[in-house]
Amino acid sequence: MNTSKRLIIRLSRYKNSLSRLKSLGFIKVFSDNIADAVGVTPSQVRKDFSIFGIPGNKRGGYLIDDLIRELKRILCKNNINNVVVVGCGNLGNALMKYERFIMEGIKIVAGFDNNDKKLNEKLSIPIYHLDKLQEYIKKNKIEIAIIAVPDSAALSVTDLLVSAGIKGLLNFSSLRLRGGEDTIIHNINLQTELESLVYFVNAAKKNRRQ
Amino acid sequence: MNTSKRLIIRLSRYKNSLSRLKSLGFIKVFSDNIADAVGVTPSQVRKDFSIFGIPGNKRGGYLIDDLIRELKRILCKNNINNVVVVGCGNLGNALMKYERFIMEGIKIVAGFDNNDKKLNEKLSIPIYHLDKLQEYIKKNKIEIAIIAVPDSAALSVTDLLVSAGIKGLLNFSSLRLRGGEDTIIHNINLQTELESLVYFVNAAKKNRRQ
DNA sequence: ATTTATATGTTACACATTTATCAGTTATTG
DNA sequence: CAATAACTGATAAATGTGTAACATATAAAT
Repeated sequence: MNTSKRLIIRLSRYKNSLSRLKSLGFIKVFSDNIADAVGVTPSQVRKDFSIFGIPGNKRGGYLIDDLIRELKRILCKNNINNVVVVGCGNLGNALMKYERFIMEGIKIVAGFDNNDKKLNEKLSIPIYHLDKLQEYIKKNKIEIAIIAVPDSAALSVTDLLVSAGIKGLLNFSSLRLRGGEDTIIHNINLQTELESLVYFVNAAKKNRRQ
Repeated sequence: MNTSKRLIIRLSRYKNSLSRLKSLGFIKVFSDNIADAVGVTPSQVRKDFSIFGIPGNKRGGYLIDDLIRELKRILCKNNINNVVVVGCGNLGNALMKYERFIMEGIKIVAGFDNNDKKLNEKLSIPIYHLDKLQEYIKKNKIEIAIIAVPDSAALSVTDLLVSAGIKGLLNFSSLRLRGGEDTIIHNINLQTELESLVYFVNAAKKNRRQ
C-alpha cells in the first residue's frame, strides 16, 4: 500500500477534526465537511479513505463515529503507546508536559538527562540519568523515543536508543538523523521551519514592492 | 521562480550542514559531500543550487564560503529578523529560549500571555500581557510571530496578529490555521507528527511479523 | 414505486518533484 | 602539453502526489 508520510499526517488531521465536529454535534459528515475542516479537497479526503478501504454511504456521507473508530484503529490508537524523552532541557520538558499527547493515547513515561540537577525520580514523569536509558527501554519494551538533546549529543544518543531496541525516533535536534533498516526517524527542525518562514515572508515583501 | 517550501527547507539544511563542514576544515565541497550530510541525492543538491543560480566549478566543486554566503543571502540572514512568541506556557517558553534561533539571525524579542502570573517585563526577553500585543507589533514593526497558545485561543490570537500587521506565522497549535492573501502560515503539529511516527513503527512491526 | 438529486468511489489526468543521464568543462597527472 | 579523470549543469525520464470528472449507488421526495 502506498502510505506516504503526508497521507498519514492527513489521516491524523482528519481524526482530530472529526473529534471537533463530533463535539459540535455532527453525526454524519460529508467529504466536504472534512475537507473544509482540514484544508484539503473533498477528492483528497475520499481518496485517502478509499486507500484504507474506509467505506461511506453513497449519498449518505460517513457516520462520524465509525470514521473516528476506523481512523483510530489505523493510527494504532487503541492501545497506549509509551514514549520516552531524552534530553530534559527547555524543549524536552515542554514535550513531556504537552497535553495533546496525553489526550491521544500517547503516554510519555519517563525522561532522561545527563545533568544530575535535572534528575528527579519522584515526578509524575520521572527523570532518570542517561545511564539508565538502555535498561529502562529494554525492561519496559519502549519502542518510541523523542530526542531533545543538543546537537552535540544527538548522534551518540541515537546509537544508544537504537541499540536498546527503539524503533521510532522523533528528533528535534538539528542534525538530520538517519536510522538503520528498521528504525524510523522523523526529524523536526525548528530552526529550519522558522528560517523557511522568514524566507517566504521576505519573498512576499519583495513581490509587493514590485 | 518555483520555490516550494521543501526547496527552501533543503536550502536551510544545506546551509547548516555547510557550517558544520566548514568547522571541520572543509574549504571546497562537492555535491556528494552536501548530499551525504543532508540526506538527499547529489542531483538534488546541484539542481537546487542551479534554481538560484548558485555557481560551482566544473570539476572543482563549490567554495564553501561562497556557498554559505549565497545561501544566507537567499534565506535573508544578513539582517536580524525579530520575532514574538504568543503563549508562554511550556512550549512557548522553550521556544523563547531556543538557542538555535539566536545563532541564526533570528531574534525573539518578546513574549505575550494572558496569564498575569507569567508576565515579567524585566526578563532578557520580556513577557507582556496580550493586551499590549498589537501596540508592540506596530511600534516595533514585527513581521513574524510564533503561536504557542492552546487551541481554544489560536483563532482569536491569529486574528489579533494578522490585523496588527504580522506577515508570517509559525503555528504550534493543533488547529490548522489559514491566513489571508499576504499572511504566510506554517503549521507544526506535534501531535500529528508523533502519531504518524507511531503509525509507521507499528506498520513496520506488522511487516516484520509477516 | 418511480424519479431525482446528491454524495461516494474509482479512474484518468495533470502537475510537481526527484532521480538518472550525459555532454561539456576544467583541474590534475605524466 | 596532451590525455585523463571527475565534477558540474542541463535535460530527460521516472516517480510521486493531488485534482477533476464521472459512473454508480442510494436516500429522499413525490
